[in-house]
Amino acid sequence: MATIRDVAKAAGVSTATVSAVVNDSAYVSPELRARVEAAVRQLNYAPSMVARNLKRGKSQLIAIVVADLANAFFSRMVCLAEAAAAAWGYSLVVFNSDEKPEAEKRIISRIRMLSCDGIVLVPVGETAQNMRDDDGKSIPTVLFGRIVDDRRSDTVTIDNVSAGRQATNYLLDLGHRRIGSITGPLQLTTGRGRHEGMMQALQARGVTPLPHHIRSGEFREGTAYSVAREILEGDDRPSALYVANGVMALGLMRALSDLGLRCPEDISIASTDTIPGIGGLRPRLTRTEHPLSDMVNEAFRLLVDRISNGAPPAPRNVVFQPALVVGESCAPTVPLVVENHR
Amino acid sequence: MATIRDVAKAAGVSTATVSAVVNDSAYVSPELRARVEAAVRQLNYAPSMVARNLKRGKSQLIAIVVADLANAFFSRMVCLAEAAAAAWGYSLVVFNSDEKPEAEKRIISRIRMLSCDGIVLVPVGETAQNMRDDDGKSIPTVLFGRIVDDRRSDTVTIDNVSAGRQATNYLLDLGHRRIGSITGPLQLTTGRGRHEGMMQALQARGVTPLPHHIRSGEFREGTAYSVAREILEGDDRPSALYVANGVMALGLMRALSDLGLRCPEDISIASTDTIPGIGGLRPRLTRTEHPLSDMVNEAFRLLVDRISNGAPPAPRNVVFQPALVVGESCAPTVPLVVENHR
DNA sequence: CACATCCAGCTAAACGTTTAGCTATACTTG
DNA sequence: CAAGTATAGCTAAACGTTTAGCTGGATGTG
Repeated sequence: MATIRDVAKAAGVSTATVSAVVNDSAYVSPELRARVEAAVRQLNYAPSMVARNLKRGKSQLIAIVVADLANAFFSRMVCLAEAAAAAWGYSLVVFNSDEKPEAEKRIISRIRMLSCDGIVLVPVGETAQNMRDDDGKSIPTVLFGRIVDDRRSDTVTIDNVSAGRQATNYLLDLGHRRIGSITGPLQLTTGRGRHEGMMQALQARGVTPLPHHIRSGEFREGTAYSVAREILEGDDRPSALYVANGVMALGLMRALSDLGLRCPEDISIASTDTIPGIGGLRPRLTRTEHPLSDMVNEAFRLLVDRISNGAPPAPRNVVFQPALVVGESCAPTVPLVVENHR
Repeated sequence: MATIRDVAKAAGVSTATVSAVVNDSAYVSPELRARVEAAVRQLNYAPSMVARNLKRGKSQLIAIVVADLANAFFSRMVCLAEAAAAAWGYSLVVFNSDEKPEAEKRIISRIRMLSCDGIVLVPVGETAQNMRDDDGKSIPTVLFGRIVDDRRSDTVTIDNVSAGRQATNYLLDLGHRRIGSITGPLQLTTGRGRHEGMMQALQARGVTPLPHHIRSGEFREGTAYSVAREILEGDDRPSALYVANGVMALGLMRALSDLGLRCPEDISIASTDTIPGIGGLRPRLTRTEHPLSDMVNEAFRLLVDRISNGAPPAPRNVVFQPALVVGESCAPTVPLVVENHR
């Protein structure tokens, strides 16, 4: 591939003149400019971003590290992130830590070597402090969806407590009192927050859940499937379940299907998030949803601001509110009626 | 961030000695090696892949360009690609051409500037020839899923004709004779191949489809929704539909739902591919499926071979066979019986 | 005409790494 | 002891771009 020296030679000018024309960064006379442009076309020249990066210290790369790329939530996040990165003039390098803190460490190290300009990170576990350079200057970073003990990066999250509370309140409003839960991992702020929201809603109505109706596990379809079978195959099945994410909801659905249980006839289901695009399939999940598009766009706005202007005086923590979307996966309970003997 | 010069100065050696230790590329005495390693740890040194790339001409980046990242098929492909890239020691840069040839051109140009080592490309339209450098040497590339008139790159595809034929034969075997289709874009080898397979299956049984039962459109949920309503709201509705991809199947399902039609009671549906993970939702689609994991791994095997060893004597074209997966979205027709008047 | 001012275009260093080729020292051999 | 051989470690150029600072020529002024 042609370099700037080849173009300079072909046009009979210096490399500085070619750079000035290609980048439009200094006055170049019309005659010289025309010669340079002709040479650029003739040689099909494109500047090397590698060399440019070495000189300028800007890679035009943003890294995104998601927790589980097989999870449709995160793949939709990547889709939105690609569009946002492109809109800001960046390319997106995608990493999947697969919920493993050790993998996250290796990925962060790789990102430093790649000299990415910024990172959007879904933190795994509690360890996101290895991004600091030796001189204390870290790669501009925005944490997404989950919060860890890192007081330097901006964060974009959802009010997980509200997400859990709204979904649970919906079930309570329908008359459910024996409500179980598949909580997601409680060491994550997302899992913990949604669980806390559910517990707050129950306590506010004076409802005490049965401990064996509440199970936790990773945000994975297979995990939810197993855990759901344990809950559902018990002697006293709950009348409703709150599920902490969309992929777990699918696992729960598969368990219902395999056990011959109908939703919502035999059990009501509410979740936080669902899988996009499956509105035509039955049953449509009742759920609290992330405004994911707004969240991703905000994350990129904060990140690009950090890349351009450096760290703000104090880290920013933007919290979005979930929205309840009513589908058809919940039915009212028929309350037990104690007959009056006359 | 510390550079190799900082480490050299701290260790009291040359940069060549530091490079030899870090890369383990030449003998260094134990005493010097220990000093270098101590300095590396003390300064938290990580080599710059930008500078390394400029010198060596290897970026350790592979670009993947998908046609529609919002399509779950392509997002699953990206997920598998990230794992394959990581396994081969590469990072993955993700681009979405969104079915737009002009966007594809810009992306390819960007990939050249980034000096990615290789590309996995889902070509859009018929234009994938702008990857050649001026000296005729192109970035190692594997085309995925679709074939364009590019006789230089390897390709990994599915037998689309077989995919269409198998799904249609399944419907014919159930007694369906009024079979419609939502074909996908016919200028793509994928859309065209699946349509041809369907037509072959019908012709082999002496069945002539009604032209207004066959509609084409982009591989998008919204497109399929609109087109499906046109077919289904007509006076003589088909008894079955073959849909050319999983996302269109979801659009069709949504149209059925909105029109109050039950599947398979009112109409049977077969598709090529579905959305992963939704097996618990009703109805489970009967479909011909891509062995996507095998395909992605093969694509990366071919690409890494090209990166390492240069172009093979002749481009390779690996064709995978689809598999029919029977769900519950198809029912037998009750054949019309002409009563004998005695 | 001599001197001052302006500026288009050029030269060459730098970004951080790798590595070809050099050199001083150690060791071997006759 | 002199000559030959081996090699650890070093020097410095190169990868492709950007840009600070220089310079020769054009223009203006007294």
